[in-house]
Amino acid sequence: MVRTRFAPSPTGYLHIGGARTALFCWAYARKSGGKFILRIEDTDVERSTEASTQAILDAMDWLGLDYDEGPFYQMQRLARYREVAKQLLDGGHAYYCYAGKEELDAMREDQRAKGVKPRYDGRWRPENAKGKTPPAGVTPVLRFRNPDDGDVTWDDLVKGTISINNRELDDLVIMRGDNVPTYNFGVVVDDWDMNMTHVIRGDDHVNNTPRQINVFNALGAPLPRFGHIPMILGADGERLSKRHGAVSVMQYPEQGYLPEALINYLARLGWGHGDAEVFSREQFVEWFSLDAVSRSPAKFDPEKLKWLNAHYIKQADDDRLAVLVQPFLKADGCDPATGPDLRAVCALLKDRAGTIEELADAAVYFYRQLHPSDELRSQHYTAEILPAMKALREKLGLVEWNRAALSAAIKEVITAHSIKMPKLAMPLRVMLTGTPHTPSIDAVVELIGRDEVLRRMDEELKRYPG
RNA sequence: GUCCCUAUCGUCUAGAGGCCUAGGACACUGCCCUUUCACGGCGGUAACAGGGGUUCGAAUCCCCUUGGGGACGCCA
Repeated sequence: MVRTRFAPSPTGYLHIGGARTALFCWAYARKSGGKFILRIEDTDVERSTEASTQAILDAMDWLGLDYDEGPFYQMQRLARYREVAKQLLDGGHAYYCYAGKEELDAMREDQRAKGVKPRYDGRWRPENAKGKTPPAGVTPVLRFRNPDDGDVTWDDLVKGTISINNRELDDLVIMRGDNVPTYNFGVVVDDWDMNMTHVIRGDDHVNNTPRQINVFNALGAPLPRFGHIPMILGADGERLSKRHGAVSVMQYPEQGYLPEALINYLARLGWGHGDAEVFSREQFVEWFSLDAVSRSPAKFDPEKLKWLNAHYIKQADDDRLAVLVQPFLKADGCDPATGPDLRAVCALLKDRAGTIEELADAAVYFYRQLHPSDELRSQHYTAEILPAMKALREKLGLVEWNRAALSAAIKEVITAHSIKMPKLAMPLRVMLTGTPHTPSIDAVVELIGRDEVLRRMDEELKRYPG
C-alpha cells in the first residue's frame, strides 16, 4: 500500500511551489490507490503560527487536495521524539554537544575563509571530548553521530541514482537545547512511525536525504523511496518570492482564478504527457507518473495560467460563474439583484474574460451606468448621425424586446438613413456602456433592458453637438 | 568556496539511437470571421548551450567546458 505525505511548515501561506509538491504527492497516492497524509511540521516554535496552519488547510481545500489521514502536528508528538532520541543516545548513535552558537559561527567562518565546506568538526564527539568538562550553564544539544566515510546512495524516483559521500556530511543536531526535535530528526521519526512508503518533496531536500537515510539506518527503520521534484522559479529565473507577484495559492481565488485552472497549470509545470495541455484532475491522476517529472527547475508563467483560466471560464456553468462573480461585482459598487439576471450576463461575457475579476469588471455597466469620457463622446457623438440615433430612440420605445427584434430595428434605422452599421452601433455602444468594447450591441441592449436603455439614451442624447 | 542536481523555441514541454527537415502549448505575429473589442479558425517567426568521443547513424549514450538551480543553521 502506497503512503505519501505532504509536510509543510506553518511559517507562512501555502505557495505555488508547495502546492505543486502537494499535488504530485496527492496524485501519486490517488493513482496507486494509496493514502495521502497531511503533516504539519511546526517544530519551528518561533515562526510557526496557527494562522499559517489555517491558510495551508484552506489552500489545500480550495485546490481539492483531500487527505486521508491527518493533519498530524509534530508538536503533539514530542514525547515520541524524545523517546527515539534516547534510543539513539543509548545506542551510541548520538551524543551531547556543548558548543555554543557563537563558537560554531566562528568555526564556520574560519572554514569558509579556508575555502572548505562549513561542517561541524566533531569537537564533542565522545572520542574527542575525553577529559573535557562540559562548560557550566550550557544546555547541550543532541547530535547524531554521522558515519565518517562511505557513500550514501539512493535511487531517486525522479532524478535517478544520487550518491553523496559521508565526508560531505556532519553530525547534525537532532534535539535542540529546548528538547524539541530539528527537522531532519522529526521527519525521520514521523515517516517511520507513519509508515511512509514514498517521500515526495522539493528538490531543496536532496542534501537532507543522505542525513535522513543515516538516521533511518541507525534506527533500524525501513527506508521509504525518495523522489525529489525540481523547484519552481520566477520568470527571472530566481527562486519564487513575494516580488514575483502572486505566490500564495489563496491569492488566486482572490483574483478570480478557478482551482481547476491552477491544478491544470501546476500539473503541466515540470510534468508532461505527450501533447496534452488541457485535462481534468481525474485525467491527470490517471496519467501521472514520477518518471515523467522533469529533473530541472521550471519557470512560472502567469500568462499561460491565465490562458488556462480563460479556457475554464468559457467551459464553466453560468450558475457557478454567477456565484463567483457576485462578490467582485459588489466590490465594484454594483448590486446584482437590481439589474439583469447575472447568469445571462455571465453567459454573454465569459468568452472574453481571463479571470472572474475581469468578468466582473466587464459586467459593471449592466448594473450601473458608466458615462463615456469626453474624448469618447467627441469621437463618437457626431451631428451627422444624430437624426438616426433619435429615430432609433423612438423605435426602441416601441419594438418588441428580444434580440432578433432589436437587431432588426437597428438594421431598419441604418438602412433608412443610409449609414453603415458601425456608424450607429459604436455611438450607441458608447452611450449605453461608456466603453467602445462590448459584446454584440443587440445582445447588450436586450440585457440592459428597455427602461434603462431609454433612460441612458435620453441622458446621453443631450451630450450631442448642436 | 565545497558538494549535489541539471541543460530542446522567450516560457512550459514532446522526444527512451534511425519515425526529427525536431512536434504541441503559452507569448508574439499575418490572414480570415466581424457591428467595436474579444472569442474562434487557418498560417508564420522561434530551440537540441559549446567541444570532444562511442556508433553505419546521436537531441537521445559517455567525458570535459560553460550556463542554471539547490544545499552547506539549535529553519524547514
